[in-house]
Amino acid sequence: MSMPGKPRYQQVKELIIGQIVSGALRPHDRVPSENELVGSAGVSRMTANRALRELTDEGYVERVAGVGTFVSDLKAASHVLEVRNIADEIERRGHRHKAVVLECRQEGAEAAVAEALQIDVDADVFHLRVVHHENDQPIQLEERYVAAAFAPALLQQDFSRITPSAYLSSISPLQEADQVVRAALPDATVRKNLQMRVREPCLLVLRRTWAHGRPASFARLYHPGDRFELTGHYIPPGMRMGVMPDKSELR
Amino acid sequence: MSMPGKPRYQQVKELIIGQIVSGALRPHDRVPSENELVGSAGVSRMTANRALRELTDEGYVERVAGVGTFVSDLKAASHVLEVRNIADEIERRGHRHKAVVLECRQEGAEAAVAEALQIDVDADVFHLRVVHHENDQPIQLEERYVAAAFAPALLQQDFSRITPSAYLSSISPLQEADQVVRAALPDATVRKNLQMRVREPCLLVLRRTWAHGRPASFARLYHPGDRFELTGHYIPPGMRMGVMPDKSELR
DNA sequence: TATACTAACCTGTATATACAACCTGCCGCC
DNA sequence: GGCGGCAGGTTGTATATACAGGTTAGTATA
Repeated sequence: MSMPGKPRYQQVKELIIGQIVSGALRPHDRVPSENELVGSAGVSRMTANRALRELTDEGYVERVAGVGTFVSDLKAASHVLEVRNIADEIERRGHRHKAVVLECRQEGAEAAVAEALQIDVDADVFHLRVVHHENDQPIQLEERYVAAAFAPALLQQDFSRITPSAYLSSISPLQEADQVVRAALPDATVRKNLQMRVREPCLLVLRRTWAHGRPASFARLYHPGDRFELTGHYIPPGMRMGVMPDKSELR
Repeated sequence: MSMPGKPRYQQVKELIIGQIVSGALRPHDRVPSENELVGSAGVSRMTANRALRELTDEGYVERVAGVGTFVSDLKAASHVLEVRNIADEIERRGHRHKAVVLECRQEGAEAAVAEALQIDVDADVFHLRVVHHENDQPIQLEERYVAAAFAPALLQQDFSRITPSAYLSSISPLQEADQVVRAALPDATVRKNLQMRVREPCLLVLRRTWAHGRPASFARLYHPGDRFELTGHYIPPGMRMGVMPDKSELR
């Protein structure tokens, strides 16, 4: 059972990852304990420990001392982005979310979109325009472009019930994302859709998500400056044992 | 040398992280080898190995078999919050940084500042106002308040040579930070100092840094909307082998 | 001088062992 | 039946030891 070149702890990791992605191990299922791996995988307990510990760091499994190791619920992935799903965010504040779909159609990619998605100009893309409301007040205009090849059934979805972001991460796990945050004056259309006062600036987030090593979607997210802010919290990696500050007083 | 509650590998990690963020260890500097840590930190080689290996995973250091362990170079600019020093950021772009100190004095904390720093109203704080330039163009107005007890010698510093942020992390390692990003219209003073066009919005970052479990400083960072943007990048754990997207195309 | 070798040091991995802390379920006692 | 305690399994950490493989510098050799 020795594949030369690959460390044994890595082989154990890939064994378990394989069982997770193939469905043989489902979320909340019990993963073999360290001592069981000593027998079944033929490694020492320390090696099994390292494999399971790294799988924990990478989010595949969760461990409870005295109980065992269990497959993680994979949906935590998108949670780490600075702005998660706007609907979840609103509900987390105990408020009511509503989405109004302005546009949902297929079209040819314009130059800026084609460049962001790394496809040809005029290639097929789905174009979505959705206004998200928090307690009936518009708070985000989402203008999203999705490469048609990536989500063939996208036009059949009801985006007043599921957000585009949630749908996309349901059909393929989010792998990477990059984004840019700017302050800008909205054009007339944006200002009207968000019911913004004149001269009120907006917080503009340009975000691109990646799947399978290729750009999957590109979104422009417009937020009214007087009703929306981005919050963030930073703990240097490796210092995560500290106290959580209460950011409610940041004014 | 045993702090109860914290594992020894974690203590070793924080020892080294502290030396990195405080500047005692600079990029490309050599980090003590595993065997040296056996002597200096009083741990076994396996424990030192775990500490250094995790620091590698977290991006603090790089290791070369047969040679040694060295402080990493480019760790900034991915997470929005990791943009902690505007001067480094500007130099990383190959541009010229200049800082102009508008104000540097001690005063009594006003209500908002006192709340953010968790001190009494009218307690002693240092108040800094610095304009940062990139290639002679103003790009950030930093209005910073520091609890006087935290940095007694602050007024003696020359903040046209070292940024307040760099000075603060030199006297105590930055432990945590939280921030809020907003889009807002600047008042006349801000607009004038940043040489902004009328009606140009600004990107406002409110940031609070923590040290020793207490708020150390509170800053309002104003940026001209047409000259500044925040970038961020997210890769889920375990996907580190993926391709880095080129965010230059995000428009 | 040029080459080959070697010693010393480094990281990377693997194992056996040990102890602590935690949780669960069972068994015996009241 | 109810309760306490204990046994056994599990994770978490720490250590000593061992060997493999990479790099460097200095030395011996041709």
